[in-house]
Amino acid sequence: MQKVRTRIAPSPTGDPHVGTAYIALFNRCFAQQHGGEFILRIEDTDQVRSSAKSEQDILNALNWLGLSWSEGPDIGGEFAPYRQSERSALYNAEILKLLENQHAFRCFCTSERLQDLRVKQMGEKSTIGYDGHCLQISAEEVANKISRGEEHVIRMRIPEAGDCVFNDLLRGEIRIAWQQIDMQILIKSDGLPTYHFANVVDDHHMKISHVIRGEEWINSTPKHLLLYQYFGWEPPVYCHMPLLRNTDKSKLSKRKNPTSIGYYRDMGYLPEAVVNYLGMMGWTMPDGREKFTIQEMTASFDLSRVSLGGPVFDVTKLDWLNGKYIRENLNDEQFANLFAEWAFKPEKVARIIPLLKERVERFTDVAPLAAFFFAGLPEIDATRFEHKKLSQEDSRKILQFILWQLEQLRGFDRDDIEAACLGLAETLNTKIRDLLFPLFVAISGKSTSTSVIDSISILGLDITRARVRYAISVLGGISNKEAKAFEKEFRELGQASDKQLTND
RNA sequence: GUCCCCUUCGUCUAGAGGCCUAGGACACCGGGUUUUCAUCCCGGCAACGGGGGUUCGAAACCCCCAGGGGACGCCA
Repeated sequence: MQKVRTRIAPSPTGDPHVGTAYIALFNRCFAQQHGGEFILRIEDTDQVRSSAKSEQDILNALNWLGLSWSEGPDIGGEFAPYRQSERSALYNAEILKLLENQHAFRCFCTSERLQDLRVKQMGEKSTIGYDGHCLQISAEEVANKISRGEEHVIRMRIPEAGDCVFNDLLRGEIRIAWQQIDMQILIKSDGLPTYHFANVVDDHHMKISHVIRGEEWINSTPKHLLLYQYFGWEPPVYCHMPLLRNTDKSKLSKRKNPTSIGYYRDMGYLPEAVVNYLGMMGWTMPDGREKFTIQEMTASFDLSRVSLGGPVFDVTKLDWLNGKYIRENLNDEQFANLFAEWAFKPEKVARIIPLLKERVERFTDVAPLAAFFFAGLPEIDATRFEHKKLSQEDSRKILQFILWQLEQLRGFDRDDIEAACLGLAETLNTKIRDLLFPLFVAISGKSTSTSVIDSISILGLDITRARVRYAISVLGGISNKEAKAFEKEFRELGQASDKQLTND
């Protein structure tokens, strides 16, 4: 039998997501249980959104959780490079085969035309997808357009009739009509491959035997399978895991839950507990044990024990588990070491000291003043936000606007944050002093504290987001109606483009 | 709108036709231990979405419905 090889293929376009860790965990357990390999590949074909920092954060986060891999961009391996941006030559060579066989074609349609088409199809009741417009263009015409340097993409052809039937390891037979499948773009006009193309090409060349991924990919599996068929390659076994959910059952999102692995690290969870908790999402040990290590999970792993209902990521149970780990797994010395390592990172302390020094008269003043740097959520209620000029709604709005503003920052230095706050104060025509007041309370729990801008920079976005959101909820929360109004206003202030706010 | 996936306590889940009066865990409530609190221990509350089949027997198998979720990007 073919050697088992699985992979996690994150896209470095944001914070390291617990969903990534979740899928990585199952891939790793499955591979190791079969004596195979678990590898990491970076899917950075989105030139605009990918960043080196995000890639590094993701690697750090997975390593922190102990989800190590045996091949990857950081350690190399037989099938290097493991970063898609470095594999263009391969994609270029492979797409040529498809073009030659007429399995793919060049498309010169403008995004405006495609947008109109989509709107029209929405209006009718038909399936949304490309209408095959450029399929009509003759070979000479295509050659002409190319010689003229016209911008274009490459799409794959899709059978006009019939069904794609495939087997999912957990769900059994899945049948999707080809008419439902769009003529997927394989190569973008910037010459880089889309996910669908790069993913299939790499999985084949990296000899991936089992693709264990989120349920969100079920509908695009036919495209992937068709590519394997076009190339004459043997496809992998597919297995679609349930999606982690918010409390309201929607797909786990940053808006409704802390999704960044960094958040859990900064909040003082133990990596073993977080991984254990993820292992309990949709899976159970055969003997029903709830506390188990990743090694124990691997040893008893059985993919068929995955249950398919989307598990709600409920921090309450994680809290209980983490407490159990702290009590049962750490002796006093280990606790002391881990705590010190977590709390007193030299670079963090070095930044906090100057802020404290100018405000204390005795060392006994330090702890009360600095406590919020080491705490989770502050103990606050609505009365804490009472202000002569700001109503509760004003405060909610300011906090939400600041949060949106912070989430768009590329850097997180005090100057970046200060600029963002000053800019917002100006566009809102509010004094910076008033604007910052609710932020002081949200972050430090008090209206007087060390510089809130420096503090935010030190605490980081994950913790800041959690506290600002908590403050908003303490202030009564934002209703759907209010949220819409806020978004509209924020956009009109020219603070965000259309997509930025809704993106996760 | 079109298609796909899913459905057991509030939450994570056990359950592979009789062991199910549906089990465990978190949360919650009550009690005990503890100088308080927490921990720890004991107890309690609480679920098979609905309707049809199949079967001697259905939480489990089939069908329909409903509900939830996902996908429909030159994002992944």
